[in-house]
Amino acid sequence: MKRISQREIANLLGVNVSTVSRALRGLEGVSQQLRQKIMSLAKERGYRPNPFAVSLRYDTTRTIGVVVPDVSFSHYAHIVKRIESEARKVGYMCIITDSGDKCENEKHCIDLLVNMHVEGIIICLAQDTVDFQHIQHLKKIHMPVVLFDRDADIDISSVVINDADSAYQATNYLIDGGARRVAFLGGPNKMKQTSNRKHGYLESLRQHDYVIRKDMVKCSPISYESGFANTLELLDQPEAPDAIIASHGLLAMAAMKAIESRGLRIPEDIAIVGYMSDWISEVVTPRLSFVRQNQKEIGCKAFKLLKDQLDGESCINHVIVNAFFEVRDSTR
Amino acid sequence: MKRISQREIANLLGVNVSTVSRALRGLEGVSQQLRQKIMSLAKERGYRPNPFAVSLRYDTTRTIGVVVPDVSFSHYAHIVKRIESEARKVGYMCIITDSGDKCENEKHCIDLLVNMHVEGIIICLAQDTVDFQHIQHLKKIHMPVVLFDRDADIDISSVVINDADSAYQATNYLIDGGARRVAFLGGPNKMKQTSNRKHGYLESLRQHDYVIRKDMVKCSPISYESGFANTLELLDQPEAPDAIIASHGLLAMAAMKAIESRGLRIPEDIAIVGYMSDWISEVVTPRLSFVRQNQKEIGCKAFKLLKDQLDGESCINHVIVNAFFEVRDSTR
DNA sequence: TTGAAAGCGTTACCAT
DNA sequence: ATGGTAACGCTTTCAA
Repeated sequence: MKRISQREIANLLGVNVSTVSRALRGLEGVSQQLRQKIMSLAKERGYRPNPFAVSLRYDTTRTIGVVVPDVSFSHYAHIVKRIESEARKVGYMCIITDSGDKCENEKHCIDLLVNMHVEGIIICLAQDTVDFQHIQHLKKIHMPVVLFDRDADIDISSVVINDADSAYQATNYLIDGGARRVAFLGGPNKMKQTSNRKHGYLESLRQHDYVIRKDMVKCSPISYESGFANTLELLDQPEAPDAIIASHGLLAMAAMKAIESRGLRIPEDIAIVGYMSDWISEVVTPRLSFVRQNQKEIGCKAFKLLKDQLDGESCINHVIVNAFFEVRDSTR
Repeated sequence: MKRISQREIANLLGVNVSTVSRALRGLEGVSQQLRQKIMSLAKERGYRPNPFAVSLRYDTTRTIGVVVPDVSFSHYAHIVKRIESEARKVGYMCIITDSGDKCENEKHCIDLLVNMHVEGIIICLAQDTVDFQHIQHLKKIHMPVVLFDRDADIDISSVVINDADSAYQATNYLIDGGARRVAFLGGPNKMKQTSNRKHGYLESLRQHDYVIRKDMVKCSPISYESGFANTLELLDQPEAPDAIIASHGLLAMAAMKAIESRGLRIPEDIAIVGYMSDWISEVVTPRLSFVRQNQKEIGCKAFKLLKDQLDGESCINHVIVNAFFEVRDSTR
């Protein structure tokens, strides 16, 4: 009851494999009678083409790879899910890998994928990826690549949100709501995503003639712990902020918990805005005012850009998916 | 600058492929000199064995498949992440597929994986999977299979938590805390997971000599909407429950929101316990008393059971991972 | 309409 | 120590 091959079918029927091959794929040049016999035997024995033989023959695997910092993080999980479903629609399989948000690991993941002969790779860079040689190497070997969520100043197609603008909107809202001291919680300074969001924040401060205070900006590697510690530092200084904008979901959650731990109320004592998945924003209390990112669209677009490259288009595309600031209960 | 094969190396060096093959794998029978030359050329040109050729040769793919109801659901995302990392440790790749919690789709996913010649499959059944022919077919073709989270009464290795017992513990706690009418929110009755958890719940009621009321038990397909609607029904009846046990994360969230929408307080007016990921339990307000499931252990064990089968062990194993009820702020 | 053979990249076996 | 060759499953080209 094991898998049957074309050769076996051919032998069983006393014909040649090439005839079987043609029949199975519905090509011309097989008599109706023979075709019937072949098809029914194939069906009966559950024939499936061996994808490895096919891959070997065509040097095409119909497989793409995805690298994310953390598959279990809601934001990425949703994007990955969409990439997978888009890919499947057009017959591509996905290999999902998790870099643990470490550049070192990211390199391994990419290596693995290249080894597997994936036809293209979609990547969200690790937060400590500051050198892009491994990415550019992919270009050298003509591997189609798309970056998403976190990109870099290199010549590679990418899908990101309007980082600066969304932070600008959020900060405007906080200031217009009466905030006097708005703090910014971000990832590593070298991360383009962080610096873009920070620029939006600073731009808003400038336009409102606010003094820009260094002690209101805390950027460090993204983790719950760092977010918590940084928020406490903010809260414990003489002139504490009355609003915080957290540029990552983990940081937003950590900030809320830190605020709670100091016995402060949101939004009465301090307002907060996060870049957060809508699902979580809704379930926390108070519901978090947040920058809504359309993960489905991000995933969709990322795959589309990759597909374009798979189909032979060679131009670099940078897609901006618009994210909008949405007001909930954590701001006034 | 494209990939180089053994044959090309052989030609470049004027030797035979079989020699190259031996050298590359560190086998005997190649002179030091030649080996050096081969190795350095291979390194220089970035030689990688073609996994498809290898698979074809050995009929072994070093790949396993995973089927989950929803990869973007935190609980599954964490389990999948662990399965993937365990698999990678021993050189296996993972193909993750998403059934959308639909049996129909689950069949497609399995089909796809079989097609890909994965060496084994780890599955969390869809909630509407009541017929297990497609699973048993896998057994027939000698495909190693492990079920997790939701299993079935079929002869297949599985990893689940102590469903009945954990529900029993949770219900006990609610009753001991003074609850008079404890309601149960579950998935489809035909789902073994639901019926097991319900049994634990009923057992506790019985032991406390509580009347078992049918209007306190709402079982229907799992979704946020159904959970919300069912909770409202519970709340709106003359004798509303003063405690709810929700046997799925989605149902727990929906119940909290429904309770909030009726202006009731948790836990003062009504207590609630959920089967929930610890991360979410902590961020909601009030923090949710929940049954803590060790996703890492579930993922680990699931892969281990599969690995045993891959390594030729043929016995069926049913592993129970202990989950414990933990008290937070949603119960008194 | 059907068959034969080469080739994809690798490995195993046998011959030199 | 090295070479030659068949085989894995499939497709393609050419010949019958």
